[in-house]
Amino acid sequence: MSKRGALDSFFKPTAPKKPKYESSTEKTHHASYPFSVPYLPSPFVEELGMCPAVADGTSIVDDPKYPDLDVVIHRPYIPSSISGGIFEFLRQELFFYRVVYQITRGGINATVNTPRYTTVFGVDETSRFSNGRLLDSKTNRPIEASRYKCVPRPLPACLETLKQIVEATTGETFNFCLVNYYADGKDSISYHSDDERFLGDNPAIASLSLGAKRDFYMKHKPIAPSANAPAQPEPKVLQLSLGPGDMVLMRGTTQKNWLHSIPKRAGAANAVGVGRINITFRKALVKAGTENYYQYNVGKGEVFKWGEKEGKMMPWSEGVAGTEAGAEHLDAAA
DNA sequence: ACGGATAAACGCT
DNA sequence: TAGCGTTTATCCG
Repeated sequence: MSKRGALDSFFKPTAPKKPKYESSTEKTHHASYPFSVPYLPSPFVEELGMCPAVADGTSIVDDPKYPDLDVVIHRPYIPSSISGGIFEFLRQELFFYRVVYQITRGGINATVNTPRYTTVFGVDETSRFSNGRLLDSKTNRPIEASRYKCVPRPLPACLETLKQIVEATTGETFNFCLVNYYADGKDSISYHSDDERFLGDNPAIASLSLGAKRDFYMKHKPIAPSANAPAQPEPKVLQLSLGPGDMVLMRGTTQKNWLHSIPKRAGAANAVGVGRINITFRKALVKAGTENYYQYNVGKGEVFKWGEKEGKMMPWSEGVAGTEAGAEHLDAAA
């Protein structure tokens, strides 16, 4: 029991707030986290047990209209009864970053402001977490201190839960979880491939969408004109609209041959406050993957946390009150 | 892999 | 449906 006296109790404004979702009191703590992260509420976990199998998704593979593409699309994957609640939960409970970094383009330095909020958890295959400590995957001994310049973070239990569900569905295994928050239609990611060497040759990447619906475009990489077959027409763009609970599994030769993007969008449907969370699971094979992901998804910048009152991501710092302000409608089963 | 410039496409009246 | 403001796609530094 608390040591609170009568006076304190008297001045305490009101009875305890009603929780927005039945949150467990259990949280994942780790020295690398700015604050601890609650477990996924158990009603969500139970419902997630009934997610579809890969076979239930729509496959696009060996399709002459989309050469070299290999994707499976589930619309939705997470049932609509809980996708809204899981979105609210993650937006509220995770910490995010707005990474700024320097690149050299055309010989000159440029500053890039990542146009979305990001956060990342995981470590490549050369290491694994055991009770929050990093061990060498082969020897099971603690890793040497010099192994990483960054500080790898274990997945919090709530994301570990989602990872396990997605692994069971896809038959893949993952060791990284990247989370993006697109606050509105101005947040985006331009065309790119997840074709880094550290993911291996034909990486499988599972991508979960939560919250606002956004366009997701995929287009074939430019086909190099060769001597005997000049100027091929590019295959047409595959335009998907990803809504809450949808999942896209990209695998095989997809990353080698295709680009994907979440383009900027104007209009009321993408107004401020209409946020989307994207969670991708992937497997980094070597150290370079760990360094890369922490550099570009955590960086050195300030921490952001969802401000319920403000309705947007707010700078967070240790000991600053106000981040507990509660929403009411979180078990919004719709 | 960003964002400003620009041209093309869209969509409302 | 021409006209025009808005949105989108592409180029490029």
